[in-house]
Amino acid sequence: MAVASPEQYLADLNPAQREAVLTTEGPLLVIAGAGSGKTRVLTYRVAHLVNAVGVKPNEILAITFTNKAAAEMRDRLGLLLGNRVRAIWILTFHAACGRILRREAERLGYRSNFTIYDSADQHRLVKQCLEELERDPKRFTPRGIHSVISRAKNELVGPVEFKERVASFYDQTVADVYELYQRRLFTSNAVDFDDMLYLTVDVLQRFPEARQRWEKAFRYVLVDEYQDTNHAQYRLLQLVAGKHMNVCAVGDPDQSIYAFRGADIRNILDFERDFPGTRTIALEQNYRSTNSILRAANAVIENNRERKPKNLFSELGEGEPVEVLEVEDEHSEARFVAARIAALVEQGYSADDVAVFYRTNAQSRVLEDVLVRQAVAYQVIGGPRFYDRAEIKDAVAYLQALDNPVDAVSLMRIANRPRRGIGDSSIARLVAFADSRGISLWDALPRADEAGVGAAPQRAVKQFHTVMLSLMSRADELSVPELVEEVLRRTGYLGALEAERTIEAQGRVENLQELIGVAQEWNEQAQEPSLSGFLQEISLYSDQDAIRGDGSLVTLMTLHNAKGLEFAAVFVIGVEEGIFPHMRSIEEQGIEEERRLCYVGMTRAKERLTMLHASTRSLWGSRTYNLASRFLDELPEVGVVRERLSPARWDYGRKQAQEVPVRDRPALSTGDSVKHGTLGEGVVVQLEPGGVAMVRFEDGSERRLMLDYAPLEKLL
DNA sequence: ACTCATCGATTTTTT
DNA sequence: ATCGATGAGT
Repeated sequence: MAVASPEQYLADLNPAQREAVLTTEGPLLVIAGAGSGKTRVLTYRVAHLVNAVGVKPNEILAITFTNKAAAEMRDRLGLLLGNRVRAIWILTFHAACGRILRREAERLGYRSNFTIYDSADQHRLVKQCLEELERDPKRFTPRGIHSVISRAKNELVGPVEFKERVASFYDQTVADVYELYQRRLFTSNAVDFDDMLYLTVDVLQRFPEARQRWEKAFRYVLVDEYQDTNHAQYRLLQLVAGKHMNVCAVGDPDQSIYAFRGADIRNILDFERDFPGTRTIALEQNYRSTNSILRAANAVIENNRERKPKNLFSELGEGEPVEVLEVEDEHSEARFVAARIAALVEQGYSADDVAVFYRTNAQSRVLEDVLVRQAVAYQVIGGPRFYDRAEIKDAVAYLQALDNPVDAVSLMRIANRPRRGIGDSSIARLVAFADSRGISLWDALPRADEAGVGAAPQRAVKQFHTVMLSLMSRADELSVPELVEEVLRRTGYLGALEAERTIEAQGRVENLQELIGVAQEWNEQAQEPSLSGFLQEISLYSDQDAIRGDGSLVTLMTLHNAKGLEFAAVFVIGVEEGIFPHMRSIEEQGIEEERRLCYVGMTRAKERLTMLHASTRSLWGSRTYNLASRFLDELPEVGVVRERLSPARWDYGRKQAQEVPVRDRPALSTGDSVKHGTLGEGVVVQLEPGGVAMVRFEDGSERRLMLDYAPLEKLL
């Protein structure tokens, strides 16, 4: 078992880091500049608490924002503490709240097996409430209404208080929807993501016994990325750490980029005021980037007015200058980046060392086309997610309905999936009937006749009800993975997919098999496997890091997704006024956050940083002419080279352009088997105009390929 | 109940 | 340009 001694790990730290680890008592604010070894401080601090201070692992609560960050911290701590990490609460805000709420839900009238609604469920429910209240859907979009409700919850404003504060006609509608929405959640024994925080704060505030239990439980609390906390999270922290006041917040105000989703930068700026007696430590030595890169990033961020001064320094030498390049349009931009990546790889960089960042997802499109054409293997981070796929959501909705039958949103989702002849009108009748009798939708099912459902659908409803009942009775005896299989078979879901006999359906079947695999894995490692437990865990799980292609891939992602990562070589594309900073943020006074986003992007680079802007690009079907971003004007003279690339130099950095030679376009039709030079064998799923084919490969990935360029061979 | 056409919006995202 | 949602038509 690996157990580090204090001498060992303290020697790895610089004086500021060491102080942050050793200051265990009282509130502590660690301002951790980019690349300053923040994760190291956090993990060593926890290890120190356990090893040297003698704190019990289960008295420590370490909070992160993402599951990925939590998993990473757990891994790193495992190296220092061995199996004692298992007892430490290393969780996301939502997972921690989930665990607290499961214990306390009954005080609020919820049962502990509550269902967690994700954003799609929330959206559906808001829409349903709007329809019920008969508001003009043109004026009141579910999306808009929901975002106001969500913001209110993040500010800990409940439906009643919201109603009192209504200041406009629009808000009046929001207030009505909010109230109904919350009532619907409650009767479905369901909570949304925002409720997890809101209700946890609520229960801790209203029930002193609950508060005492939890504030006693956590002697030491640590929060990562504190600059991204919203008001509810801030309040939660106060409640949970209120007794011992051993709160350690780690963050960097310069990397606050989530104000748009409720993060309140004042939380970190006012930490010292909110937690009296705070010790503040700044980590300013950067261990990641060269001085050229750091100087450039510092120069940009210095232009923010609402900011505490800070100066990062590095001992990694001057390095290569930062490049600022102007190109003709988005196509030359993409070609340049592709050519340069190839050149870097020739120089010995691995493709995983390289990343391309952009402000909006739409910008990846052109780049992907070129990368495919030039046979550069890449991965895009932030595409559609496993748990958001329709078939996965259906399967999970089945499980949720079995576990918590009063969950109306899940029930409505699966009622006609696979198609069994229960149409929208039948559902509407059942819902109306349930409402009028004050019973749940589930209890209305056996009374479809009373609800006025037609004869044929009535039989379908009855059969659906019977299947669900029989699955429920099996739910206890079967393990979760077995239950998933049983559900898919008995409901005819799998059968319907198989009957489709299409490539897409086959892909869905594979995804469902993967879900069973996830359930199996979970079943083996869970301490007390139960259906509720499984559901609560996967409701809070996203697979950001789950899909890791083997082989060496260049990474493409938005600047937001880049936070917390590092790459030897970074390209930032589209650094233009209107794109980055984005038009919307210029209009809405969000420049400082955009500048922080720029700072985040730049500080991801270890050795090479290249920022590009195009003189012209097509946007929404028409041509636009953009000036270079103001952020580029803010760069220093020293350590930065600027160049305008003429079209003739697209192949810059390579002896010769190495485009795959154009050859005859293979005559393909949907369903043909093909072989790709690097991606392996696959099947043509769809042909698009312009000589583009969508191909699904053996590993399950789908790619859009240009037939003129892709090294595709038709298999007979 | 399903397909096709039209309209509209279109930053960023985790849980 | 393009995706998604909505509404009309088969």
